[in-house]
Amino acid sequence: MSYTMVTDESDDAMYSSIYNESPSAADNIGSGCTSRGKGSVLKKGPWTSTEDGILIDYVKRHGEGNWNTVQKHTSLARCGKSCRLRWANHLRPNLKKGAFSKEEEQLIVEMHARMGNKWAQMAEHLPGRTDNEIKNYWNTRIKRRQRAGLPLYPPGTHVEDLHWSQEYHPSTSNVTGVDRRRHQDILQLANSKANVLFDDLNFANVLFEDLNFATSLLPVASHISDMFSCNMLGTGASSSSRYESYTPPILPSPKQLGGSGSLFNIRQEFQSPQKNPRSCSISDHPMYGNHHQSDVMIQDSHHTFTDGMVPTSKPLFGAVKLELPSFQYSEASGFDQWKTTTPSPPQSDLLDSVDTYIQSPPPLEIDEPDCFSSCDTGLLDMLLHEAKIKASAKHSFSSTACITDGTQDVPRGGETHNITSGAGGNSSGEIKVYSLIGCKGTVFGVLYLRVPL
DNA sequence: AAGGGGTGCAACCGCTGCGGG
DNA sequence: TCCCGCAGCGGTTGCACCCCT
Repeated sequence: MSYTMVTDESDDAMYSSIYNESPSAADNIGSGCTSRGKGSVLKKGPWTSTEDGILIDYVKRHGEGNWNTVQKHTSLARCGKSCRLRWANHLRPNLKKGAFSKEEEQLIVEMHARMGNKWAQMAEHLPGRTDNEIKNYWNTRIKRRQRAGLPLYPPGTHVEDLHWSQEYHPSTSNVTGVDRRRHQDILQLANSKANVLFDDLNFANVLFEDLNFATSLLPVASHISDMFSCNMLGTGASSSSRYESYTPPILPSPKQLGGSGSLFNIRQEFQSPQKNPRSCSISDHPMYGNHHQSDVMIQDSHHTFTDGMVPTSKPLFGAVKLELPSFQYSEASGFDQWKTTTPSPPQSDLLDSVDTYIQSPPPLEIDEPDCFSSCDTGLLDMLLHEAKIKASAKHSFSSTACITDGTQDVPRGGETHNITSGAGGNSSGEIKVYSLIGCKGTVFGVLYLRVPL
């Protein structure tokens, strides 16, 4: 579907009328464009062809840049921001319009697997395309694939390194630039740890050792927890807008996993109709199991949830909006390097492989209205589910599952406790306790991992 | 045929980084 | 060093059009 938002010439009169007389015109002043040129209010909304012509003429005479002077030198009642956006997205020459080609789509998928939401950087690699276009395309893709219960990345997507974005995007609140830089440093540190982490097939043990490490470096731990709770098996979304927020999958590369393992294979297994994904445990999976038959317990801080969609409790470490981790090169140069060193996908066509992969069974019905929404179809859900089942059966902390109302004073932050199982009396072990921190940096549970002695 | 929800594009908003004064 | 303005970026929203019931 393609249509233009440019109104015809007759609209100009209408708009000028509106903006000069309508009481609601004042509401149309963007807070992001607060300046008022020539004593008139700045216009918002769709551009008219007349305005386009004025802007094009201005750029021809003055060149790009100095967008805030446009309204001074022309009759255009638009703020500089709006002018820049209009020019960059619609008016500048050599813009490619129309649907993305298959090659472009493939490139976007692969770039996103490595860059994350770096739309501007992606646009540099797609001549004629704008960051806005790419962003819209990706959001649409996310929505479509989440609806279909598909992984965001096809199996052939190159995921060669466990990089996630160095960019640490704080929320709009109280994280300073200094904090951000520190978080980036921490991220890099944790990143290196994570690489080590996945090199070891003693997955659970190493994972949680590193989680322990990372927890001490909060909020980095939230990245790792997110990675574990949201990404491993699901699309990892928390909805804050019309589109589900996207969480790039974090997994060791096939190479790091020692072969053919991939996110998608794992996901497929867990979603096989023969096995309820919500009732399997880590140890059920050949990759995660066998090495350590660790029981998992979840302490569910249910008070941190409201309607089951998004944890809304007060974030533990300040209002920190976490950049979603991804297998990303942190810099464009990294992508360049990847692009030059990475062979073409071996499969016939990456996008074809996407389609052929669209065979996952439909999402199972979830009969647990509490705690988690269906959008958080990650491992954490499974763990919680399992823990609840066990908890209802044993009602004891000494059992392998423990659910509380979250008001207890529970250990967190990777503390280790030696606990002897009391129920059966046959399974003593070391209990490792980890905070589970959600996509928004909210602590929503405590995970207990019993490592047999 | 109608209308309500879904979809996709365009534009806005808020924030950050950077450079100049 | 601090402040301010500008450019740019990514997230979010508005809205016209599409499609299904």
